Amino acid sequence: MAQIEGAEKSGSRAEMREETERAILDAAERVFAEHGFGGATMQAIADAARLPKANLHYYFASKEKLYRRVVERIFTVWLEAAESFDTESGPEAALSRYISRKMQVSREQRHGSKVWANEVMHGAPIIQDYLETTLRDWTDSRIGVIRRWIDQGLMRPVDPRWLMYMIWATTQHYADFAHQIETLNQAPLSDAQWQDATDTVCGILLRGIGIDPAPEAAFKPAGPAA
Amino acid sequence: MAQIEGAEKSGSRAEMREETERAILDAAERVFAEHGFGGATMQAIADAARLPKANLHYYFASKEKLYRRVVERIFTVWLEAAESFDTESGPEAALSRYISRKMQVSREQRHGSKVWANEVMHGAPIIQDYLETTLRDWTDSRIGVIRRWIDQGLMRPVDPRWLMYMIWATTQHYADFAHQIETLNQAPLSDAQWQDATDTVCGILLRGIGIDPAPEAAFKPAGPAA
DNA sequence: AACAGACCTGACCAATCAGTCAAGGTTATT
DNA sequence: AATAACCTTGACTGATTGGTCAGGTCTGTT
Repeated sequence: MAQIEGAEKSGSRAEMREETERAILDAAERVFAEHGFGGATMQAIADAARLPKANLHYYFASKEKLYRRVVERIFTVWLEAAESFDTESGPEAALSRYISRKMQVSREQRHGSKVWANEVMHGAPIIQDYLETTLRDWTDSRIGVIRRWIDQGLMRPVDPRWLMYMIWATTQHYADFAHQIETLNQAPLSDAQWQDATDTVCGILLRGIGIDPAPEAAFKPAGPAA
Repeated sequence: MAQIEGAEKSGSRAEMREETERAILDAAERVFAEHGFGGATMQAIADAARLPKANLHYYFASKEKLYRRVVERIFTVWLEAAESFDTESGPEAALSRYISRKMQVSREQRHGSKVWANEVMHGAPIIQDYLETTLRDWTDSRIGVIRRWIDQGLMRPVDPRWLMYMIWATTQHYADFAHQIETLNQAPLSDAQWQDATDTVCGILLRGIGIDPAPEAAFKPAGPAA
């Protein structure tokens, strides 16, 4: 009687399980982003996932464990979006590409960004360990890269931490404060507006650290790669 | 038997009422910032204000009304911090001073900033009207000022909105993500670090819009005014 | 076909929470 | 001193929530 929804056809047991878990995580991400951990109810998540509430507890033992999985998933995306940071050689290409990808994540993973922001804002009660290990290591490594650029005279000397925070803040703002931006804009941002915002952020940040960006500096999604 | 706490001595009825209300608002701000609207309980707020819960409901009819008052209070501070924005004549002085004040608010009103961020992130269910009226008007007016600066050739032409969002994002990040910053820093930021972060933000943003800042551009709290 | 194990779910708790209330205390006014 | 208005509070309540569970269904295996 169930199983009518178009989503899950058939597949191996393991595949279906994975699909259901992903559906629940997607639903949970939306609900947690909209209402916060305390404001979200398992019933609302169940409704969003089109499952009876008891079924949720079959896949995820508790609300907190479900939440943890959601936050962990975001965290991964969030770090991966930065991977291109150190595949480029100089600050101009590396930073403009990193910023562009983070802006893209803000546009496409709005809910995830919000859940992450929420978690950190409330003191990271669930994922504090991630902050102290993975994030710290990652950050230290990128700080080292920036420091080397400075030593090589490729950019103005600024404390790399403040620069990183500026990039994080500016790009994530477009996800976390999307509602405010859209209210002021009287509409969601268009493709052109996203591109313009990205170009402006890149331009200001690069010039701000003493790099006069080439016209094509702000990475465009479908541009020539190599 | 109550009234032992050092806070409220005696005063006129109206004075004491105001004092109690402020104490409740302060406590509510902390609790809402830490747990979000849904996660905060009236009992926790009452405890933080050192009052029995029933007393809260004597001063504030409902949790939602109390929350609204908290958000409104923040909103006011947040706009006032920007007032100096248009008391200066050129972009260099105006922006660097605005940024410095916003950084200061982030440091001193961390809880308030978080509550505001929370509210907007969840779609501004309580103060949507403020966004559409007061904030929009305020923003439009500042955008006009920036546009005039651009027309006068005082700064590089960038869409004023993206610039405003950059300033908001960067400065508020130090409040909303204070926990993350402090974790990475292994300690709260020192006075010197706050000053350095402020200088860096000012420097990058000003240079980013084509202004080579004078050494004293980043406004220092106790610096010579006129 | 028969069996086992995975999956599903309606109905049900115990706990928690926002909000109420009635009774008692305090202060200002006359 | 009497009165009225304001303030305080412990005890209570109805509603909601996270989580449980027994009994059912479906799927793959022998």
